[in-house]
Amino acid sequence: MSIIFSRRCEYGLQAMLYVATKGQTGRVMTREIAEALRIPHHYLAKILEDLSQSGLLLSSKGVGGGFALGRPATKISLLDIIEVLDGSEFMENCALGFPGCSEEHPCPAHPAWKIIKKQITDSILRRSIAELSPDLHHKIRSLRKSRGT
Amino acid sequence: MSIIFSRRCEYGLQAMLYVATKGQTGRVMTREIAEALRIPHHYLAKILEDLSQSGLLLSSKGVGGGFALGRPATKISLLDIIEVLDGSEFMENCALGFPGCSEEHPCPAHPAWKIIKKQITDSILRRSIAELSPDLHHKIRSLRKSRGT
DNA sequence: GTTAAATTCGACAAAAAGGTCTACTTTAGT
DNA sequence: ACTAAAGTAGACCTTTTTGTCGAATTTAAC
Repeated sequence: MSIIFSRRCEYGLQAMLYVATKGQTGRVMTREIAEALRIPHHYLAKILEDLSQSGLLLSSKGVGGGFALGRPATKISLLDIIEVLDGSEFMENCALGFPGCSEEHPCPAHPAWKIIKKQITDSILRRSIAELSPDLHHKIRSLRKSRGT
Repeated sequence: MSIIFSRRCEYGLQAMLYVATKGQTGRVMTREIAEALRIPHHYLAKILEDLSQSGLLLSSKGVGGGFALGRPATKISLLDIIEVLDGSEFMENCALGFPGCSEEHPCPAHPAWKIIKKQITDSILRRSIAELSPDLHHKIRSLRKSRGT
């Protein structure tokens, strides 16, 4: 099971970080991303399509085509990606799953969760892929070693 | 979609908090919990069964039966419940979904997520249902008002 | 001991999420 | 123009999760 984000969204975050490692204008093919990150190729293709439609990626078809960042990596936060793929659920949903959890009708965990949510946002989600992508290289190498090419 | 915990686990957490509002020895029927919390009756029954088998709840069949806490409410944390219903996934899984994320092969969000995870554990998950259940009354009332009985 | 009320148990159905496949379109290069 | 390589698009399949149903079992109370 995935925590916090859907698998789709996790794949999208990983892929965007991967594209960011290629610099501002570098084009990357779906196949390369899928192989490097061990994500099902065709499934990833759809996720990239959504990211492309939202403007976070630019796509080009045909020979030599692929995906590039839609704007500077410093201007793309994880939250931007999450909003495209998972909407606002992380921000809105109750940690304990109570329906209609809000300031007026809080669940027992509401005050604490509100603080945590802000901390997650500040310490992870608001960070840009420019800032985070350099740390991806280690991970990519370890994935490559873990099985086959 | 649910965040952090599976729906099953969310229902289990809610139900345990509800039982705790009845005091140490109070018996509660599945039906009552299901109606108060708007959880599908039969689905909840299975969750309670699992909690019962784990010892967090005591069950008694027949007329006047129902569920009661398996030990003092002060000795049951949310984490105890989560372990029964979701296992150790919250503690082990990577926030960005990278496989094999660890201290040796960290993902870009690993250090920050490690801190957050500790904060979530300390500020929410280690708290007992004794501590949290009093705040459930508001929520129960608001649920009752929101639709029908 | 019969009955009614409760949990237990297993099979099944429905919905959501994840993933695959194939054909289409666009495009660079020749 | 032709070809090969890329993304685009939609139908479809599989798995997991959630939810339903009904019968079996236990038990308190009369």
